[in-house]
Amino acid sequence: MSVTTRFAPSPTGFLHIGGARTALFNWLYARHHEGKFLLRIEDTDRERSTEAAVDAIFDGLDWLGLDADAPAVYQSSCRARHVEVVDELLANGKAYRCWCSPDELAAMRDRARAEKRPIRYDGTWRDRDPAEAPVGVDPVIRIRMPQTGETVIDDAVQGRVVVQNAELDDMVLLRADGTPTYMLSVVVDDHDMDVTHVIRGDDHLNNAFRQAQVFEAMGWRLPVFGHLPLIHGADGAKMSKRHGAVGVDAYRDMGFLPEAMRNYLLRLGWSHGDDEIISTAQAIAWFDLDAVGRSAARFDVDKLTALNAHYLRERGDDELVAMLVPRLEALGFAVEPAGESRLRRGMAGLKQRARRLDDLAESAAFYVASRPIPVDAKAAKVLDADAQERLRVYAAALEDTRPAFAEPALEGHARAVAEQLGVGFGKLAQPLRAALTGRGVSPGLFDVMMALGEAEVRARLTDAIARK
RNA sequence: GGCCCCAUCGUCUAGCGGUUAGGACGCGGCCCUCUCACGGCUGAAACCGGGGUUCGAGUCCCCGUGGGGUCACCA
Repeated sequence: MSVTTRFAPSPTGFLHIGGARTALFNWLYARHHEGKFLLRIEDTDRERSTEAAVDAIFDGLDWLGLDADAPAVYQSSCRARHVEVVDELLANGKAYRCWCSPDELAAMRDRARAEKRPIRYDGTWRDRDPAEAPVGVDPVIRIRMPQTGETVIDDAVQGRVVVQNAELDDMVLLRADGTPTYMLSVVVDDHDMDVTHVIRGDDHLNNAFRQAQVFEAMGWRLPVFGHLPLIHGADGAKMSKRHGAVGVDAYRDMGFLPEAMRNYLLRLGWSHGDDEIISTAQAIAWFDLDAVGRSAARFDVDKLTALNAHYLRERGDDELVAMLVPRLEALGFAVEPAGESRLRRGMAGLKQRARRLDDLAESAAFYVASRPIPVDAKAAKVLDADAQERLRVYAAALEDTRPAFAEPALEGHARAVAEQLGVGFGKLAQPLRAALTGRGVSPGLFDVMMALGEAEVRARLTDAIARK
C-alpha cells in the first residue's frame, strides 16, 4: 500500500514549532516510504483565517525544505462535498437534526458541571420527533454516535487506545448556518485525498475517536493514526504565545539554519540510538513512527543552538558570506567589494566560533568595516600608550624585515619582535588584535592578517598607533 | 470534575528481565593556546513512590502521586 501523509494547519498565525515538527514527521514518513506528502489549509470559515497566515506557513515550510507533492488543498473550497456527505448521513439515519439553541446547550453544560456529570450533549433531539421542532429556528446536524461498545484506535505512536462509546456525544457536523465543522471536514478531506496516515499532535487524540465514528458511518477505511506528543515550553506547558518565540520565522531571523532546526525537531521525541547529528538523508532512511516517543518534550534553545553551531561550520564560506551581507548591512556596514573579499578569506576562522548567523555577523563586522575601524571598549583599553609603543616597534620591524606575508613567517617574526621587546607574546598579540579587529576577541591573529591582506594590516596598524 | 496520554541526569534521550544505567546539550575541572571558540580528556548529575510477578526488575502488572492533553454550532 502506498503512503500518503498530510500536514493540515489552520491559518491563524505563523508556522509554530509544534506545527513544524508535525510537518517534518509527515514529510519524513512520506519520503521514507516513497509516498506522498500533502498540504491542506484548514480554513473552514473562520474570520480567524488570513491570507497572510497562509503565506507565513508556506514560507516556514519552504524554509525548512519540506516540499509538498501537490498544490495545497483549501478546505473551504470543499464545502459542497462536505454538505453532500452530511446529506448522505442524514438520509441513512446516521445523522439527525437538532434544534437546541446555543443557550439551551450552555445551560445543559452548566448543569452537567454543577452536578459533576460528564459535559456532553444529552441527545435531546436524537430520537425526538422533528415535528416538534420550534419554528423559525435553523437546526444543526449531529452525528448519531453508538451508545454502547467501544472505539479502538490502534495508534502508530500511542499504541492501542480505547474509549467507551458512551463517552462520545453526538457532535455537530453541520452548523445552523449550513457550514461544516472541522470534525466533519477533516474526515471527508482525508478520505477524499486518500490520506493513509494521519500524523498530528497529541491534542487530537481525543478527536480521533469521534472521527473514527464518522469514517465508520460512511463505511470508509480508517487511516492509520499517529499522535505525536506535544512540544512544551521550558515550563512544561503546551507551547503558546506566552513562551515568546514560537514561530519558525523568529528562529530564522535569529540566524538559525533550517538543517539545524530540522535536526533538532527530529530529535525531539524521536531517536535513533545515540545518534545526534543526523542528516536529512539519514533521517529519511531511518525515520519511522515506532521510534517516536510517547512523552511530551520541552523545547531547549541551547541544544538547538549547539546543533546550529555545528551546521554553521559545515556551510561553505561563500554561502555564508552571501547570508551575512544583508545582516551586515542591517548592522550599518556598507559592504564594499574589498571588504567582502576580506570577509570571504576570514570566514573559515570566523564560522568555527559562531553559533548563529546574527552573532556571526557581529564578529565578522571588522572585516567589512572601513578605516578607521570602530574600536570597542575592551580593545580601547588594551591600546594604551605602552601598547601603542609596542605596535610602533612591531610596525617598524615589519617594514625593515619584510617577512613573507604568510602564516608561519608572520608568526615567527611577531614572536621575535616580542622577544626583542622583552615581553611575552601576549603583550604584543593583544594590542595587535585590538589594532586589526577593534576587538578583544577574534579569530587567530595570523588568520586575521592573512584575510586582511598586507596593505590593510599596515594601514590599520598606522591608525591604531596614531589613535589617541 | 469526566475521559485520554505520559513518567530514566536540569533538558533531549538510549535501554526493550541480568548494564560499573550509555550518549547529547548545559554546568565544573584539566589540556591545547595570541584572545575567544573549536578540539581532546575528565567530573558532578537520573530510573517518582508503594505493592506485586520473577532466581533476578529502569525494563512486565496493579495502585498511588505528579505532569500533560481534551471535553464548542474553534480548529
